[in-house]
Amino acid sequence: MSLRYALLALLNVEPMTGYDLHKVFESSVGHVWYAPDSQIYPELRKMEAQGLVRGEDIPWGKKATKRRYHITPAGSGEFEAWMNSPLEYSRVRDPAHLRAAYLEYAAPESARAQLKAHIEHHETLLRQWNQKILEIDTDTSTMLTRRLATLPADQRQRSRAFKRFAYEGLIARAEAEIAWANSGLRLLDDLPPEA
Amino acid sequence: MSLRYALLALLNVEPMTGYDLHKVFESSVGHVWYAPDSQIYPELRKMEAQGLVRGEDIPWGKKATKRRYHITPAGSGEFEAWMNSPLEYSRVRDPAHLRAAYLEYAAPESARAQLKAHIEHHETLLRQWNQKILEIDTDTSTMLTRRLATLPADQRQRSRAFKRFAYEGLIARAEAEIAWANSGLRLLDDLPPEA
DNA sequence: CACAAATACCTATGGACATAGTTAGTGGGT
DNA sequence: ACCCACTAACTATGTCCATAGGTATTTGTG
Repeated sequence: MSLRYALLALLNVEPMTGYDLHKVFESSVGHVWYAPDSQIYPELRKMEAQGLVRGEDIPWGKKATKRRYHITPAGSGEFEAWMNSPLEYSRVRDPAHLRAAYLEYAAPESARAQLKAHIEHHETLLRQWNQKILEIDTDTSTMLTRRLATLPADQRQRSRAFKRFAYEGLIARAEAEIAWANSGLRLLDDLPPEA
Repeated sequence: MSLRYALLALLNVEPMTGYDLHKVFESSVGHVWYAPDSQIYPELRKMEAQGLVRGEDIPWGKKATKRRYHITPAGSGEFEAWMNSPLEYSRVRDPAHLRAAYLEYAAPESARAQLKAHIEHHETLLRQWNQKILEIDTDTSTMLTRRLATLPADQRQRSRAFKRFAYEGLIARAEAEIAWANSGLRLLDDLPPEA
């Protein structure tokens, strides 16, 4: 259900085509919410049918057109309503911790490799997110810069602070995952070898 | 895809009916992987068709029977193969951090309420998980006790250590979430009020 | 000008999951 | 004798999402 709101959040900044949105999903928003284009295009049409966005065909080259969507007042309303509604927490479904609980069934070298992969995975995320924080601080993030341009000066700090806040949370989580996996590696070292 | 392996992990300990499994999912495994019974029953039949488990009808009362599934060698093999295969990481999809990134659109009191709800949610989880750790340490977890009974003494420590490890990871994560939400509350306090 | 890469959009299939039911027998209490 | 909670199992619908394609146009590069 969040895809719709992620799209509305982006269209709040400026009108975009499905293709534009899909690209943004691969870079900025994609860090909190991924969506493939095969999901974006139909969702946009559904949202248009419900009056949350309106699309217009704009010329592209000589023969072609592309469809650019902009948010409607109903769409803004829907988005703000969602932003002010309590978050629904879905039940835990966590492959990594499921596996950890049964790590005794894995060969020790395999367990070690998996924990190392866990660390590497989260270190990659960490690098991406730290990069994002840097972009926020130095004003080199395209989407955020555009967003800030639409705001009065006194609200820019606010906007920037929340973006930073979101990424800081992701970073803290990734660091916790890395620390946990490291403690797992230590556990493997300390555990007596299997009989 | 993990549902299948969670089921195999449980059936590795002892044969169970779909109903039993669904109950376990609501207590112990449910903390890492939730599944409704409407998903469990069909999955068991699919697994039986593929030879991973075998079900037998056992009498229950006078007229009724129930179907108890036990794991087959093929099932054990499948489970171990999965345990030794690298974990697949799915792309981030995180409603809480998506919302945090756009918290400027929420009314300040609403934002505050949401952060408090975030803290409460994770504190509830934290309590459950700490309880689980206690059960592991004091041998009062039914599933684990049964599991340990099937193992030679020298492997019990190992089994127990990994269970603990899994829950410690969940706890660390929940604590990180709480710390993050608290920093968000502080941010709201420090931010100048909206114009 | 040819050609590759990028832009733009679309479809189809299948799995996973949420949600909301239904049916029926069992076992214990009153 | 009756009620009710529990046990046991199943079904049906719909959404979300992954995966893997497809088509056509445009734009930049050599």
